[in-house]
Amino acid sequence: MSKTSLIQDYKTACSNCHLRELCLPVGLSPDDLQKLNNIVKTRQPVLKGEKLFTEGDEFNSLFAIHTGFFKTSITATDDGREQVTGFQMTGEIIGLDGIVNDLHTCNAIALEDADVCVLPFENIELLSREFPALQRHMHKIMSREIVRENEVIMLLGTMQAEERLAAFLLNLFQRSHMRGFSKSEIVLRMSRQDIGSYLGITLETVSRTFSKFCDEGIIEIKQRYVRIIKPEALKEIFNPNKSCQ
Amino acid sequence: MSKTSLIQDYKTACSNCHLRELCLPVGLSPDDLQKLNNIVKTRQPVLKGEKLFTEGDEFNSLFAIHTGFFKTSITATDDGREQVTGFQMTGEIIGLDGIVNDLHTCNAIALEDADVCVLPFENIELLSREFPALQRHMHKIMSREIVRENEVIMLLGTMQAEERLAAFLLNLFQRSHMRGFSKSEIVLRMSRQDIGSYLGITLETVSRTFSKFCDEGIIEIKQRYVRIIKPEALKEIFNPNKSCQ
DNA sequence: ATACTGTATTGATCTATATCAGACATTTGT
DNA sequence: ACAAATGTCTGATATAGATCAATACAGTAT
Repeated sequence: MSKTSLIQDYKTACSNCHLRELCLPVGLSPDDLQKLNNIVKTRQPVLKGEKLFTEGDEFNSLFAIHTGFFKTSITATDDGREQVTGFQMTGEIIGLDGIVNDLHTCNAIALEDADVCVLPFENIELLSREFPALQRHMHKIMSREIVRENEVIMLLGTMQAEERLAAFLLNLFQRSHMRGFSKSEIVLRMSRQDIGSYLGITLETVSRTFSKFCDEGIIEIKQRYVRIIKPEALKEIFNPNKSCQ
Repeated sequence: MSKTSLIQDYKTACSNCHLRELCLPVGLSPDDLQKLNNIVKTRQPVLKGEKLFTEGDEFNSLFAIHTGFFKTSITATDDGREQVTGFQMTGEIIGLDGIVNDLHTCNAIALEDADVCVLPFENIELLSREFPALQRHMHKIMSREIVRENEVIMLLGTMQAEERLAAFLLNLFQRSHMRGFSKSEIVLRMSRQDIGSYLGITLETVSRTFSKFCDEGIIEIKQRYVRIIKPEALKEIFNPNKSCQ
């Protein structure tokens, strides 16, 4: 039985959204916020496993994740090789890749039932011309994505499997903690396959490395549940012995 | 004897720049172009080997490459591992990484004597509010960088050494050709070390793979001079046997 | 409870690429 | 013109992680 999402559009308000300190409204005055409410047209549900957009889709809007968890990926033109390019959580903006050619160049897939705010890009541009704070914030969001991708490139270009996985865990926990969740416990939303694709290693290596961290008492892991026992040890793996040089 | 760049600022004009179809002025009306001239404050020379900016530098301006060739890189915090994140040629904009935290997060190093147009970011934002075409173009430039980095992530995450090098050559020749240079001949500006860092492989593997392509009659290579003999063969390596699936 | 399906773990083996090392080529400085 | 420094090429060997394969586990349906 395949679930399909209800096309269920309802009014939203940034001004009293619990994510306003993480999402698009950052730094806007109450007045500006009121105007922002008007550009966020609708809230759209996306069920687990569904695609919010796919490579080749026409680009019209950015999306702010209100609830849920997404992965973005691109697929090789020839064979179907998938490369996961990122995992996105609440308050994050997805779809920036679509601006340059008015076409999406990646896939965004919900890893749990989700809700996104639809931000028509025309409206964002219009309002950005009016509000310097929003303009600045949009530029920062795009720049942040560029910097994030630089870090992924660094990870894939220079790091060993253990370093990659340590970096991945630290990043995930940090972002999760910023959203008010536990600093030490998480339930992963993505499969070992997804993690491996993101980190440029196989799912077997992901599994083995998790087990190794577990044997060393750094983490506790049971399937998708992860608890960090020694965060310093993870940081040490990620940033090895700087004291020795 | 270490050469240092002359601080030599001279007036420039986008409106009669030979790069106006590649660079910031794309899509601007003659009127808008006139205004753009006023935000491009100065032209700044950067000698081969010099840094235009470094990780940690304060961010004030974007830079448009007028002449010359750059690499951008980031270095691991602990040891000095360098990861080359891109190679930039004339007409391209660098410094976008600095917007998010008003600090540059990468290094931009000239690989040959260069000249950049300094674009104070405050002015760009001011003018973007006035000219929708410039605003749209800035958004596209940032989005294009996000898409480019996605492709690098794909390359590093899923491709073999031969595929990476084929992709690298095709991309470099294509961009060079767009600037009016030969479709089949190039003199590389970067070392084997730089190429290897960019592609996540060692310089030895770069060298060996070049030699292999040469033995197979796909390219001719003598140190930094490269001629492509069979472009289709390179495309085939980059996009292997789609006909077989 | 039992079978079924997708996901995760663990082990044995293989391989692409790293590492180490030496020869050669090119550029730079004197 | 020569020496030194830097960059490139090629060979021999080592290794991190891939691949292949079998088992175990969790969630859902029968």
